[in-house]
Amino acid sequence: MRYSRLLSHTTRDYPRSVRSAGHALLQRGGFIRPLSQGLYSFLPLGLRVVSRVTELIRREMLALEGQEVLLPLVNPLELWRSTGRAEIAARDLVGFRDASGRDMVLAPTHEEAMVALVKSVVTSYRQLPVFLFQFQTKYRNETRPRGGLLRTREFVMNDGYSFHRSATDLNNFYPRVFAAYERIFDACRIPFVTAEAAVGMMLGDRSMEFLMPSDAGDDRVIRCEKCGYAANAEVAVGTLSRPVGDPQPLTTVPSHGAATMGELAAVFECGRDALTKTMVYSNGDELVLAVVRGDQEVSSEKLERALGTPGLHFANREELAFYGIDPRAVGPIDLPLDLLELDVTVRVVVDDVVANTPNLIVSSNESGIHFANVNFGRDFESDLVHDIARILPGARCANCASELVEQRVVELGNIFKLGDYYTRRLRLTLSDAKGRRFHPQMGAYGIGIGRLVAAIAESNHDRRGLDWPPGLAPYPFLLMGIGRSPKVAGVLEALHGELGDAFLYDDRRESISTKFRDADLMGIPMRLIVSPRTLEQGKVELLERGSTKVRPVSVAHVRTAVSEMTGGPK
RNA sequence: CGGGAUGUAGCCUAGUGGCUAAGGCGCCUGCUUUGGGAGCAGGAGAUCGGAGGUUCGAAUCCUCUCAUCCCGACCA
Repeated sequence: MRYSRLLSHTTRDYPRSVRSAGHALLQRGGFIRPLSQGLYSFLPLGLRVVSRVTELIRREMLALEGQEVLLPLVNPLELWRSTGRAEIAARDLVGFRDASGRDMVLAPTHEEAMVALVKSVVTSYRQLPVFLFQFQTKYRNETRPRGGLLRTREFVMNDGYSFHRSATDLNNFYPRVFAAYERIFDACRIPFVTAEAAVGMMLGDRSMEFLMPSDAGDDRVIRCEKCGYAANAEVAVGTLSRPVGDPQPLTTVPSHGAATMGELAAVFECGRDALTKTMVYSNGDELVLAVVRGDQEVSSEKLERALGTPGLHFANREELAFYGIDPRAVGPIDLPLDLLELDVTVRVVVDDVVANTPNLIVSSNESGIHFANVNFGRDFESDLVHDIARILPGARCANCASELVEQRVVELGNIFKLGDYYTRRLRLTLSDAKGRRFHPQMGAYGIGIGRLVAAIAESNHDRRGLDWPPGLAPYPFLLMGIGRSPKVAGVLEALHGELGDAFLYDDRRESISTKFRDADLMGIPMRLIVSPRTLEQGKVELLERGSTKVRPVSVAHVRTAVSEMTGGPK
């Protein structure tokens, strides 16, 4: 490829709006361009990297005996209704009405469509297990895309789905995907940790995440550096130190207009850990009052798991107004009668830290009045006591009591054991060897390709530019010449003609320095330099990125040298 | 969805009420030049995000609006 013909050009200045180094280099190097918020175009260089990453992943998927398929981006909304995810994933779903008046959605993920496919093809348990994968666009209605390719609205995902005769079979397959993912991220030279994950809208039983530590990330992981425990901050567990003491008599105290934890701590001259907060959640037909200690936050993930009701969200202003709840004055003691009379289920869930801490301060349901010396069991009760709070950084590991640390991370991949959630709801039913009907056990596995490219860039660059891991650079070689002698030009043209696609041929009349700089920026790992100086001895030079040591190679042997380094001409 | 910031040529920036909107990079033409972002000469490119207003006069002040980025909430 001639550089002069390549749709790309490098820029010296950083784009104004870009923060992270990897993103800036992808843009400066001519790999990607923004189209709109959360939407990026890949230029030829960027697409070549995407192709190489895709090929790397495809090899691993095929090694797991995966079969590649391609499902539609557009799904009937009805399909999503039948698994209950039309509501649960409502915020991610964008749709339209098609020409025949049916409601369609852009798929944010493909479990439903994949089960529908399998249902129409797999008719015997003897066809199981089956592992299908694709590289397909997802669209998620992200409220805040960020960090360039790190979090976009539209992105290509490598998503895999496996179907099994039994949970045992799924349990045997799952670690093999885990190992394949480890190999993929290792090949991308990305430092990563694995952690227990939140399931979010995926539902199902269990999942693991592959996470790259990075300040650019918008997930948080809690880790124990001693025993290796790691979990998404939404689901992490640990132990908090709690005050002890004998229960004191319940009293009411005026709060002088204070309502936030900070204001209350000031008024009552206490720490936030002596307070409680009550958060109101809703899923449309049920209200949940979640009570946690004042210095903690409710984990909606833990709350949903504890109650077994996915799709909970913070009650919004309209809902609060409808139920007559003042979010600045709400608590689990003596719920207002008119709330109890409404035709809605109200459940109170108390975090186990609150349940086991004596003499807390709790808001009443009346503005301006708080209760002091509140003790769970004596002064109020709840429908459920459970761990529903996000863990605090100072907490200790439940396994080894070491201090837990929190780290910002980028989620690169996620693997789920989905059980029969989808196969049951979509009625994928087979008969087993004994004639018993069963719903196959399902696993789902996903890697965001664009995000992976962003993560590679983030983890593999230096002062001068991108430094792609072996095999992932858009071109393995940059061919360049020094001077404009016809002899040099002749050799350049011959090499380019012969080894075409392995080379990006910098045919510009720029100074050699400029060509070096651009090669560094784009991250081309090897330069092949044709100069009058060495051409006299019938040689050209190989120069590795980041090195100053040139390696002379005779022109006749260039083809061999290139083949050695690329595993054959590409 | 809450909070903050920024919009001036393809990119980075200067200009904060007064002459024809300035510079660097990039781009085009010509000459020269090629071992880590060369030089000279010439040139093109901007309804100053948009609309409305204040003013003798607006890139600059006011109102509205659109867009992008950042923090948070939410979430793959």
